[in-house]
Amino acid sequence: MDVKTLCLGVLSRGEASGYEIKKAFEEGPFSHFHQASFGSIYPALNALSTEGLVQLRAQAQDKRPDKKIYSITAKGRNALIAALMVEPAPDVMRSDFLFILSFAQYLPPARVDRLIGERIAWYRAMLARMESCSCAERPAGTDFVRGMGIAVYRAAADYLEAHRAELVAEIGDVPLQVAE
Amino acid sequence: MDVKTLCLGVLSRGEASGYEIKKAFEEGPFSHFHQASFGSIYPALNALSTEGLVQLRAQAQDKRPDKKIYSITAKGRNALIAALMVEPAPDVMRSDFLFILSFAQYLPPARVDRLIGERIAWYRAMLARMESCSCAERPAGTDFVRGMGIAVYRAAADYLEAHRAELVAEIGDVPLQVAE
DNA sequence: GGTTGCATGTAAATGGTTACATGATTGT
DNA sequence: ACAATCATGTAACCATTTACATGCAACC
Repeated sequence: MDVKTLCLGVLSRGEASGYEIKKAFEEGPFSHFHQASFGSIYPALNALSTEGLVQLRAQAQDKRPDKKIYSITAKGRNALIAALMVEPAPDVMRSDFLFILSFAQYLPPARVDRLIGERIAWYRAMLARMESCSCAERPAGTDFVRGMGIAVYRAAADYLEAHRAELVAEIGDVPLQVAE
Repeated sequence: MDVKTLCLGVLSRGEASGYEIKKAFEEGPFSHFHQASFGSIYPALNALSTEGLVQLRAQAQDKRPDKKIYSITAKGRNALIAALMVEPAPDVMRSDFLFILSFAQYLPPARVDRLIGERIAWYRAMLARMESCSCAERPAGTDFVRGMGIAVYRAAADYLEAHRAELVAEIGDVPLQVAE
């Protein structure tokens, strides 16, 4: 699933600029399972425009570059649906946090405790944001995916809270720590 | 966290060949949060060897390439701990599955139902594997991370099971489906 | 006075995957 | 007979990130 398809997905919900698409991946409903940077979004939008999958309308602005507002075309909608019909590639998860914790025995207990604490705070903040946004007009799929994100993040945060002290105590028993 | 560090992590648990390291990322205790291919592992092991972070011992084999068994050195252990002390990069999650489901409204209900069903089966299979492997001699960190994986996968599978029918019914009501 | 937000875009560097090359053995 | 497992390695290819370039406005 390349950035072009991701952009089409965002635009299928309404017109947007490149900048706004970036935000959809940072804070929006896609943020917890896909991401894209400016360096990939802008070229993707150009390509989509060339292929006729999106239309663009420039909006003049004071003392700023023109805002380029993109909207999906009928051809673009077909391309999106075609991409959605392809078998999804396996999910990819990359977590340095979990890798580091796998070796908690070699680390100062204070560091392990801090890392877990920060992660709990992060999950709780995400949960608050995801739960608050309760706009009525959400399509079934979006709602389903949001619910899944909430369920998973809650499970993660709860687990960390429930087992944090236990882990820190266990490695606290072991000598030979590196100073932090 | 580059492949070199990942290899050091695996080797800190005991000597292994490149082939065995690959398996650790496919089926082992790291499989749910990191992955690496041969094309990155073999060059990484060569580099680690050059830097003196691992040692290698060739084991002759009948009618097969020599098995190169790598083991971590004292210098390698220090390098691993140093890498573990660096602030972890943010977790990355990439899920075409969730992206596709976000647009369930545009898809045939049969496809949505099948995708969810397959995913549930996958989670349940992973859970069975992770729960069965109850070797006693596991360091605290490994156990903690394994427990977290189980908690999260279980939450995901449970959520999918609980909301599958609801989603399929909701999009089933809507007309204008593409034939599968 | 420094950071953040708005707004677009390019180029180099990165780091990795995919595919290829080789080949015996074991299981279906 | 065919696929999978074991076993190592290289090179081309790829997509994306990072850093840079530009610049004003608002906030702290």
